[in-house]
Amino acid sequence: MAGGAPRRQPTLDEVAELAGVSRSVASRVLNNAPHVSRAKREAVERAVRQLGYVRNPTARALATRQTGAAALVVAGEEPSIYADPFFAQVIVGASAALEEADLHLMLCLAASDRGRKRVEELLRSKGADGVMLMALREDDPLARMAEEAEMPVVFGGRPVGSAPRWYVDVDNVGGAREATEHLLSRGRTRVAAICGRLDTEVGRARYRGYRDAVLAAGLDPYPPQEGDFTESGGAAAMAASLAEHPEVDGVFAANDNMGAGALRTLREAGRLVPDDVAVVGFDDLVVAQVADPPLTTVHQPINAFGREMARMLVALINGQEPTPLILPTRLVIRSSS
Amino acid sequence: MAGGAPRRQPTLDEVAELAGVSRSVASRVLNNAPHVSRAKREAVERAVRQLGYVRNPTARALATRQTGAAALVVAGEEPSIYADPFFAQVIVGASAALEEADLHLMLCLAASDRGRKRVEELLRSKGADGVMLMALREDDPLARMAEEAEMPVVFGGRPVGSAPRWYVDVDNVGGAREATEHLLSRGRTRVAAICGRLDTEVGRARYRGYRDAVLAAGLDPYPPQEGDFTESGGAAAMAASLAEHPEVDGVFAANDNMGAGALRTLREAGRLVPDDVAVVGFDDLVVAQVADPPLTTVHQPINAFGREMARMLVALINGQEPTPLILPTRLVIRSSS
DNA sequence: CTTCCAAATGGGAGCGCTCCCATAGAATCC
DNA sequence: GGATTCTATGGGAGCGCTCCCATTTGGAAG
Repeated sequence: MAGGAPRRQPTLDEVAELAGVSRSVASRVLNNAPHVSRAKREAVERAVRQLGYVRNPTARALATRQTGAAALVVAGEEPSIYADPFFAQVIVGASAALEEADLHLMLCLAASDRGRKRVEELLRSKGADGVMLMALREDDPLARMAEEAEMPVVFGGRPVGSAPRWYVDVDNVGGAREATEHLLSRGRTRVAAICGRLDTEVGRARYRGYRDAVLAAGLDPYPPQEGDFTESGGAAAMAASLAEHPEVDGVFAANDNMGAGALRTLREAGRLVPDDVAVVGFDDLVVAQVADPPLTTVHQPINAFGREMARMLVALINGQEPTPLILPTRLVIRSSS
Repeated sequence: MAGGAPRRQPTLDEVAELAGVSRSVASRVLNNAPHVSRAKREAVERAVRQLGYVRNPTARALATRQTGAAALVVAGEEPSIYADPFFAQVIVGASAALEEADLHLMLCLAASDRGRKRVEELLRSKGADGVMLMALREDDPLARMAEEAEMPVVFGGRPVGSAPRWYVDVDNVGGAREATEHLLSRGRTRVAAICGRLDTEVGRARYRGYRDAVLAAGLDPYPPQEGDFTESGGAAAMAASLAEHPEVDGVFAANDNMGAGALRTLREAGRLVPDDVAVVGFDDLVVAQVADPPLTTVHQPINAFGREMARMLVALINGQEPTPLILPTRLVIRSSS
């Protein structure tokens, strides 16, 4: 947008001409292909420098039928998922891995109808070399479309009720189980669960883990108290839980935001944490650290989640056959339990 | 990637042939251009449906010299900037605005050298129709390269020491001033400042606002106590500040994370908030809400920040001449002051 | 000095689309 | 009724690159 001559970008032909070689040779040099004499290679490199030549990625894409980009589709509709640092960290991880493979990252937030339509078009038009799909809802049509698209697709987290061919997930069940076992090992016997949305696999899996642990201890699990993964949702769920089950002495919250909300409600209700009620969260975000008291939580490797998703996609694009991956979690004990 | 015939995508020629028209007519129909009879238009539409035709965006891009994508470049090197929900919200806002203009979002995290190189290439190869540039450091070469690129460029936040032609920014000075005035109006006279990195414009601007307010009240500003925008950085800065200036009765923290860190340090030091020391943050993130006590802070329209950046870019791409934009902030008073 | 093979080279046909332009027909105007 | 506009249509030349393939070249082998 600077002033100056509106000169066109130099093309490969011009580079070739200046270097006194054919376009083919110039192309080989740029692609680091063999069958080029040292002299001509250097001549081309000189011409490239002299003209300030940069290869036109679009033309290259058309000729090679590869776009050089991978898409990360986030299908969640509720804004809260984006407010969450989780989302950002995944992006960072994926971005780093794609960078290694020299792929660009296209980010598609398929919240609105229009957004979803664009994703569909992307899938069908092969507008990217591959797709990572996250935060799918139950029966999300995007899942089927992705499977049908003749394009590498990696799922981030499993869609509800189905295990796709390629996915990366966090061990939600195991993490929730460990968190709950931790509460039980602290002598708590009346542990309730504040769940995330139960129409997501994450929400279900974490409740399942909680349930498993409680059952294994020979106790009765509480029914899921559904929150929406937000701080206020957690606070409300905690209030409801307290009203119905005042005897509660432990709470497993399916994420840190809700855990923080639970802490707030407990404080307002005059219950001491962890003396009266112990609380455990999930995610290990900043929120957990700054909460009062600092929240015991389940750490998950969010950055690795994004990174591995991207690596799997790259492998797929390169014609390999990676295997699904489930990342481990780790309990981080703080003062809330 | 599903099984089935590995048939090629249908091309526009095939659509035209099936519809019994020329490629030109078919193209006009797809582009909603005039000079097409009703009959042929319908025939083409039918053929499109029958073949499941989707236009190849790469070929289109090559012919039109427009990629259909805009890039959002985040130049920050420290991971903390990404951990912050700020980043995610901006993306969401930008994404929504780009969606309206039917542009795809390419996200470039130019943290590593390699990342920066790719951005440079993107800029020079016109790999996108326009670029939004965020989180530039002092003397970041990316700024110059962007200005030189013959491509629409919008800055998110101003680079240190220069006002680019087109940018969107938050009124950091005004917000910081208001926050500090608020502390002063509460009767605090020894207000210190925990700043962000002073090699960023945000860090400087917020300190400037603080300074203005203190000077206007006829008091002496404290020197900047530099943090790194993280919770622990804030805690450390608070500790340092307390050691050097134990008389402090008010703290302006340049963001919420550092504000939360300051609260932690104060609690550990046995100072009561807000009784002994009042604290104000900046950003209005979840952290501010869950902090104990909840943090008074300066709310900024993060989503709008991203949205307006994208809108400005779209205007630029469409050949218009938008004017720079500075978004207002708003003080949110909670219990920490 | 031939024969043969591999490396080096350049020509040219795409990739799938847009868009300019020439042509033909239909409508409009003195 | 012929000149003048339109609108509709299709042909074809790109957009800038890759890559197959035919040709040339330089030795090594016989």
